[in-house]
Amino acid sequence: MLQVNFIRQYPQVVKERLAVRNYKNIEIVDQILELDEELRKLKTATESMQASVNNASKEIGALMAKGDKAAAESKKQEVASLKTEMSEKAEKLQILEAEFNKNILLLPNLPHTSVPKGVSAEDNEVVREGGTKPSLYADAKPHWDLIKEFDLIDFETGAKLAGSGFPLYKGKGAKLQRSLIQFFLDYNTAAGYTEYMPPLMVNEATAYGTGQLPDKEGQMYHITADGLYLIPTAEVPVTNVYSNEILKDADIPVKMTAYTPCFRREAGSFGSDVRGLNRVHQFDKVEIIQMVYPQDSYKVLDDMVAHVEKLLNLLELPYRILRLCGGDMGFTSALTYDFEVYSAAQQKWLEVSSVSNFETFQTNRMKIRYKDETGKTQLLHSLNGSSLALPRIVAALLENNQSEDGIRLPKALHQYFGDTTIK
RNA sequence: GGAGAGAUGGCAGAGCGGUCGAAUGCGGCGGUCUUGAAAACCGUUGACUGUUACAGGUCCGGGGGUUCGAAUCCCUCUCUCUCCGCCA
Repeated sequence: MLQVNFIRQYPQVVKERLAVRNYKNIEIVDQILELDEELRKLKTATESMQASVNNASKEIGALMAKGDKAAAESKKQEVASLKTEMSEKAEKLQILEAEFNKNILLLPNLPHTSVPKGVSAEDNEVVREGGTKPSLYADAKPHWDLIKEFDLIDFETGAKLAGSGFPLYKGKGAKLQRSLIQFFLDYNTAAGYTEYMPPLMVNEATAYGTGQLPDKEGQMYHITADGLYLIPTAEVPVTNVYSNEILKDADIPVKMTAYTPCFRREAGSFGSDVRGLNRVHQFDKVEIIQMVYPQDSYKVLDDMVAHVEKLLNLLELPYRILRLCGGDMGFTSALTYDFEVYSAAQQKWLEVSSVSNFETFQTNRMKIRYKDETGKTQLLHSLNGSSLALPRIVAALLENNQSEDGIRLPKALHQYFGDTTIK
């Protein structure tokens, strides 16, 4: 959520920055400002009336104590008439407030100045590429064929149990998942991230905190009987750990990591994009999250990008890093770098991580704060990234490393998997 | 699922209709003393909103009500704890 103060002070900047996102509903900024002004006027008026009521009540108390009943009664009359006047204003205030809140929740974050203007994934900037693309033999297989051949995942039975997009991992396929998760977590904790295992369902307030609501209502599984949502990413429960808190300097920066399954309804996808592991309803992901001082956040973003990049190097996968354009960026982000790995048989780039700085957009909703040198309360900046999402990593590992002897695994995984090759 | 108890400032814990943003203790911060530290003593220490500033307003789990006036009374929701049942 944007800070009202900022919108009030720099409405033009807000509009310009939103335009970078290709945001259509720019008029809403002016509506918000009008509402804000009206709201504040009304508030001042009701508050000064409340002040007189409070005063009168005190006087009544004093009069009663003195035993001057008549004077007390006439004061009461006075208060009563003030209160009827106030109740009208209070009602209007409530309506305006609801309207204001609804509107300000609809505004996405302002893109950082380095974000390229653009409307879709076509306009993203390639920052750099790394690793080496393998040269595969002519009849190299896509991962869905390899999965069958080595009996790693049973998609049909998964579909029988839950529906399409719910893979049933088995044998070495299941063990590979476990190996990757453990490798990622070990790598993250070695870099100073504290490991968490959060609830996989969250309530509405938590989903609002990180910005999944109201923006992505339809993309989460909703347990209506209990008012809970299945998490689409560990970001949701883990970032909310510190909601409504003022952190001490000693706790900053906060560095957290968590493995969780992630659940996404992903309505509306079709075709080869959803083949095999390319897009599923339930997948495994290890997330990293930081909460830092505002002045450090872009340096930390670079650190997190470097952290994920090194992980991809350890996995020996060819990758590229994109700076997302305004139109392709998530609702809550100010700057996002996407990581894609090259899956050689499909000859496709697959997104495996998204590392973002949210600045104060999330912390403003969650009220995650610290005290600056002058003792003033300020919002921290929050950041997160995947390190990493598993399915597409598995797809690329299988496709890129297929050979006559089986699937060769990168050295980093050998100790976790207990073997060098999937045979 | 059944029965009961409770939710107050960073923590512990008092207050049960006005003088309560809230006693007291611990913790934190500043100071005196000390070569330094500890102890002791003194002072200070919630958040949000808002004004040029001062004032003002809101907050004692959430929401609603009674009252001139609510942390205190009533209703409701949520959560926590204890006991019973069920259970990995």
